[in-house]
Parts: sequence; structure tokens; C-alpha cells
Amino acid sequence: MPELPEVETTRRGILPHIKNHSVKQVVVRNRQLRWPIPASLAKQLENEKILDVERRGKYLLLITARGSIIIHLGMSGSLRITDSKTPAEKHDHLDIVFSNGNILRYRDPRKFGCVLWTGKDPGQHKLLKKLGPEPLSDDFNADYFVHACAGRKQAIKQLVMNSQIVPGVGNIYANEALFMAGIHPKRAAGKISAARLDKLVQAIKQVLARAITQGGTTLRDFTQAEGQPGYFAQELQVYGRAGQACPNCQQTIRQTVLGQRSAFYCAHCQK
DNA sequence: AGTGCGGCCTGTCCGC
DNA sequence: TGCGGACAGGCCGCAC
Repeated sequence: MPELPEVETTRRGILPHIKNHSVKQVVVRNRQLRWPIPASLAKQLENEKILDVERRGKYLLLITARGSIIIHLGMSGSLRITDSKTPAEKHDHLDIVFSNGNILRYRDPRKFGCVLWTGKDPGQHKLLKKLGPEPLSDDFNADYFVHACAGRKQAIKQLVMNSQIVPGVGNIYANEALFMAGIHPKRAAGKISAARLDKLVQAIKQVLARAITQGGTTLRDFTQAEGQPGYFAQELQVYGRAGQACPNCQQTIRQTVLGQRSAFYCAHCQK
């Protein structure tokens, strides 16, 4: 489900409700996610205060003085702020209950996500250590990206979706950014000019930033921490629009499979 | 080192 | 209505 804008929207939504609040109780209903929720989580969090909520790529980090909770929402995960009057539903695997009565509730029907604990710098955790530079930071720039693409035979879309190159860009925004930059998703990354890669870098930044201001993209079930949908879906140019007219040239948008994922593109506008 | 996939799991939708 | 199959916002870990 969630790509960087949805994760960032979630971060902003939960932050004011849990920052500087202490954990009263941890309720695990099902620890069998992609990796098991550690049995020690409750003990580690007991009476700990959440000092901040950070994001790295698609990972959320709940920072305490003793360590950090690492959360990934996988394909279908979500976090909600709720309270004890709201009963947990089928796929609500974890509650973090705060002393002020707020509950941070983790739901993930497909269980592709994870909730982990690290006592060290979370940036050194195996899952975060190899992530590329944050796409909205200055470290993600044309120089970096041209270097990262040099000599690569892989399709550019697959590199854009590779978290070691640039984290946070999933299938929706990869398709949209390539359309904005006028680059065909199957073009070999190493054979694209620096000027066009620069354009792609700018497109990635632009589409992510715009989606964040719109509260993310709601396709099926994504909602913000308090239940509102995201409004970026209405701005999608190619994703999910196979058979429809390209907004730029009116030719038919095509769909193909690339690296086991759907690619949407306009063969006239993207070369 | 780079590349390509299998697999993890549930829900929904489509065609028959 | 029921059923099988395809597909879905991710990505690790393995084989080559």
C-alpha cells in the first residue's frame, strides 16, 4: 500500500498524538508478520516516552531513550490513532497504548510489514543500513543518480524502485515520475543521458512532494491516521490508467509487466 | 557485483 | 451465487 508520501502522511498524522507520551501497555494479538514482532517489545517499551517519530524511506522510527521501534507497513499496513472504545478488528495485530489513553494501532491484512526493536542507532540496522539517500534531500541529486545509473543494464523503472538507489519510490510514483520525465520505463538505466536523468531526479522529488501535500494516494484502503483519504489519486497521470488517453498526447496508455510489477506508460511521450 | 525471481499473506475483482 | 485465477501500494534472500 504505502509509498513514501503515504508513510510521511502517516508520520505527520501520528506524531502529535504520541510524541512526548509514555507507553502504558503493549498488546500483541499476532506477532507473525514478515518477521515476528519481538517478544521483548513490551518490556522494552514499558513506561518509555516516545521522543520523536522519524521516517527513513518507507520505514517509520519511533524513537525512545532506550532504542527505537522500526515499523514498515509493507503492502497493506496502516497505523491509526484510536482509543479503547474502538474494538480491534480482524487484522489489527498490535496496539501501543499510551498513558493519556491514545492507542497507536497497527493493522496489516497481508502481513508483509514488520514491527521491530533496535537498541542501537536505527540507521545501522540491517534493514536501513543500505538505503540510498532520501529522495527529498539534497543528497539525492543528478550527480549521485547519474553515477548510480552508470553501466547499469537494468530497466530504469527497476532502479527507481530499488531502495538501495533511492528509497521510498514504489510502483505508483515510479510510473508517474517516469511519465513526467518522458522516459520509457524499460529503457536501460545506463543508456540515458545525464540531462534526462536530471529531469527524472526532479520529477521524483516533485511527484513525492506533491503527493505529500495531498495526503498521499488512496486507491483502495489507504487513509490518514485519523481516517481521511489521500487526494493524490485524482492527479495520477498514468498509474492505473491503461487503455485511457494520455493527458499529454491523447494516445492510449499502455500497461506491461516489468520485474513482476505493472508498468504504465505512454509510448508516444516516453522514449 | 549485478540481475532475476520465488515467496511471504489476505482481500478483491473478473470471467465463467 | 460459487469458484478459480489474476492481481494488488513491498522487498528480502537466494541462485546464477
